[in-house]
Amino acid sequence: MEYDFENIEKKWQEVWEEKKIFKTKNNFSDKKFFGLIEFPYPSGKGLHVGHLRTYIAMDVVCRKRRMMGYNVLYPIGWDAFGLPTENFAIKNKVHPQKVTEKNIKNFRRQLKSLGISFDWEREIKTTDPEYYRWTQWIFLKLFEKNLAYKKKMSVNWCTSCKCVLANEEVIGGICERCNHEVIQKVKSQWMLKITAYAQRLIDDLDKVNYSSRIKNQQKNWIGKSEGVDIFFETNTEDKIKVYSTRPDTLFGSTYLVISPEHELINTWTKKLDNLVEIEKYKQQAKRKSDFERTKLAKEKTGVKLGGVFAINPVTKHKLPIFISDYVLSSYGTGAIMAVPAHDERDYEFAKKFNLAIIEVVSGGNLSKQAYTAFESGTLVNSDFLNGLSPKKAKEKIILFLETNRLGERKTNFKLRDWVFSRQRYWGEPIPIIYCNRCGYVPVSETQLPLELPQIDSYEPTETGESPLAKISEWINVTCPKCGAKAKRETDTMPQWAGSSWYFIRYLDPKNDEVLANKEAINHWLPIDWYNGGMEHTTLHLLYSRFWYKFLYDVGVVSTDEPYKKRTSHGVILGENSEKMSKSRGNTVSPDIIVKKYGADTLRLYEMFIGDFEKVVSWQQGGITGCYAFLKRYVNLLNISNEKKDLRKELEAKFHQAIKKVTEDIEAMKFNTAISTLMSLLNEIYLTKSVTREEVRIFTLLLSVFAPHITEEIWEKFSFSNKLLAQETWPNFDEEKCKEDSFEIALQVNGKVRDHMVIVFSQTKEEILKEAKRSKKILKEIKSKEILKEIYVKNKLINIVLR
RNA sequence: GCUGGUGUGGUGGAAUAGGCAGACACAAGGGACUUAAAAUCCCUCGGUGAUUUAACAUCGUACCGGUUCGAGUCCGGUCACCAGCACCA
Repeated sequence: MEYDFENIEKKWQEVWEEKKIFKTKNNFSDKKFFGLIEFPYPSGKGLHVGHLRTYIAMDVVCRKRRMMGYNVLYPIGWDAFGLPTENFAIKNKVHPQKVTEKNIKNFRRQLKSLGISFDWEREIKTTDPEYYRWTQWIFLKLFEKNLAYKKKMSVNWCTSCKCVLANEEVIGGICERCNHEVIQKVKSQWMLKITAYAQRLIDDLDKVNYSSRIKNQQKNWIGKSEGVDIFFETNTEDKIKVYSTRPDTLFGSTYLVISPEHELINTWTKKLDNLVEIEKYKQQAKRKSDFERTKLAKEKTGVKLGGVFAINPVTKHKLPIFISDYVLSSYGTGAIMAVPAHDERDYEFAKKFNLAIIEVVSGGNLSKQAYTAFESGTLVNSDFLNGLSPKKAKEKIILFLETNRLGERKTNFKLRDWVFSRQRYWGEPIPIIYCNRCGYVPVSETQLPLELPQIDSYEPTETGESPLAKISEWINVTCPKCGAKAKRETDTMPQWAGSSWYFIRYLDPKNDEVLANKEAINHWLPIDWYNGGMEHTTLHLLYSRFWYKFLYDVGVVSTDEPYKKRTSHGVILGENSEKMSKSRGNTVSPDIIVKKYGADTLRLYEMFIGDFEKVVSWQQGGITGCYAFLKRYVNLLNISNEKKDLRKELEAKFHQAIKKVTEDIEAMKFNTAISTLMSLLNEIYLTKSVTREEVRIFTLLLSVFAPHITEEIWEKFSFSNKLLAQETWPNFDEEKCKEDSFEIALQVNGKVRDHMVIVFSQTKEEILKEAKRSKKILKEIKSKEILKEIYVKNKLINIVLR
């Protein structure tokens, strides 16, 4: 038989579709498996081979689970709101809706050409009003529980997108999406109080099976730290509250620093004798973008506040107060006690401004650098703390501060609340109405979905207002509460909104009464296995865990973590080992590979290319090996004999292969699962023939990787009238994995000198006796004294000589 | 700087739990078949040095040291690279 992949693949894709073979059963009693991949953003560029890794891997897992008797849910949808589509639409003067439809069509075609076993009847898209109705509904619930609030604040503003960004979307002062500079701008924004969930988002990581890489990144991002707020008296009636994780060094605090935005500066305008200088510094700090602050402004700057000072609560020394932009207004209290001897930044600042450096933890060399160790050193110059370790001193001073009402324990997080509004057209409208009398009033649930108005011009505005602000007939409404004239919120939600709960909609995508039927929710959630990219660890993964926990709190879902298990695939780089992107010109389209070698070869290669969790470079040459393997598999037709059973000489090999493939797929070691199948095929070819049972088992194992050609062979051999997805995954017998005889290594002093074939039943004594007859071993031991004889079962013996 | 991870042939990568390093492929070289090419099949393929009626010795998993009968794997140190965070007090 020729390997006519083009017709074979077309034929079976049609059969699967017609027989609805991958449709998830609406049956809540079977054992279930919910496999999830991150639903794609349908860009105009189409999919490249790097995108496919996750879909194929989860497809392999899901196909196997189906054969193991699970009712499998493997859904797909489109995360379709977003800036690239909107920008493309503006540039080409088409409606984003049309662009989206076109892109989805292309994505759908590409995914279907690969034979991924999605249940296409549950397809969803976030831009569908019947979908975003529920995104808006969740927002209203958040608003109702005071977890959505509007706040005038300094936000990240992308100069190119003309839009606000969340902290998570700013990478090193640069817009994550367009790589343009991000500046700070004061705007009134909708915020979600994700910080209220910070502790739970850390704690509950213990309940889930994520790789340590993911857990660590999430923990780092949330950034919990435990310390104490300390009150410093001043020569005014105001106290300064500082936050410190090292109160043990309080005796070494020689000055205070507050952030340029600190409100005490406004309170003190009359007392400050160098206000002009201070104001000038404040203006400078304000103009600096995040980019400048992080990349250029490592040199410490600041201004001493003239006319005011603080008192160190334990030494009673007068401490000067500075403003400096190395203290952030958004973290802690926006003020610090500087301990130059034991903090690098304070040290640098103190050196520059010639401030006192007092050692309070011995062990360092202060003429060179600050001594920041917490695990070692001893307290000195610290009165009642002298002689203690920093750890013990910390406990003691906190107790002292608390008893004397000079401070209180405090936990802080680096995580900030989620900036939730965007000044763009192509997103979910925020269902809030502003009334001069009643304030922010929610749109009634019965009015949802609040649809995006159809307009012709949706360019972002220079003023930073949403394009929706221009449509007076849309924004001018009456207040739902009092009936007075009122205005709609014109900002839209960020792209992360729709993807924060999408997996719940898959359970019941057509329901028009609730976001999903409760029975379905209870049956299918949590998700059994979610695979996606590392780049979403601090964005999508954190946001969706937050929303899920919220939905748990309001009784929509019955568990408090959405993903039982989360894994990440390594990125596939282009052949030049750079990230695949159109601008670099190194993308590889699946369409070309499918046309030349077929989907099965592409699928196989994607899984064979390397360690699933590691970054790999695409290598066009590597495909031919997988293609050749499939052709050799097809060729089994030509060497098959009519004998039925597994042949004795291959029995152990087959059982070992079943075991290995079964276990490797669960561990995501797809590459070694495939190499096992390659080896097994090589073994079969050595015998120059194959039995029906051997073809049957081999086909079942291979079918999850290469579903089309295996279906064809299955039919050619007429093993059954069922399709492979309806068949049973083969079992292995641990006993039958063992071979009757095998080779072990003979070592002398740990070096391999010879090999020997033994029979399974032989004892250590028998083996040793025989080993010592080996010429090469005899040569080594000669007349030397044997100290020890080690036998590692079925592996080796080692004779240790003096 | 901090946190996490990685380092194995010309290349991608294997190597349960400390037990024969280099599975499985790619590339390369040689051969068979062919008018030729493609396809297919067979052989070689870490370095060095022997041997060629014999298939042996020796080194080798970033580097230095340690534990062990035995280390790619464990421990200590060094270097390099990747990812995330980055003035978070």
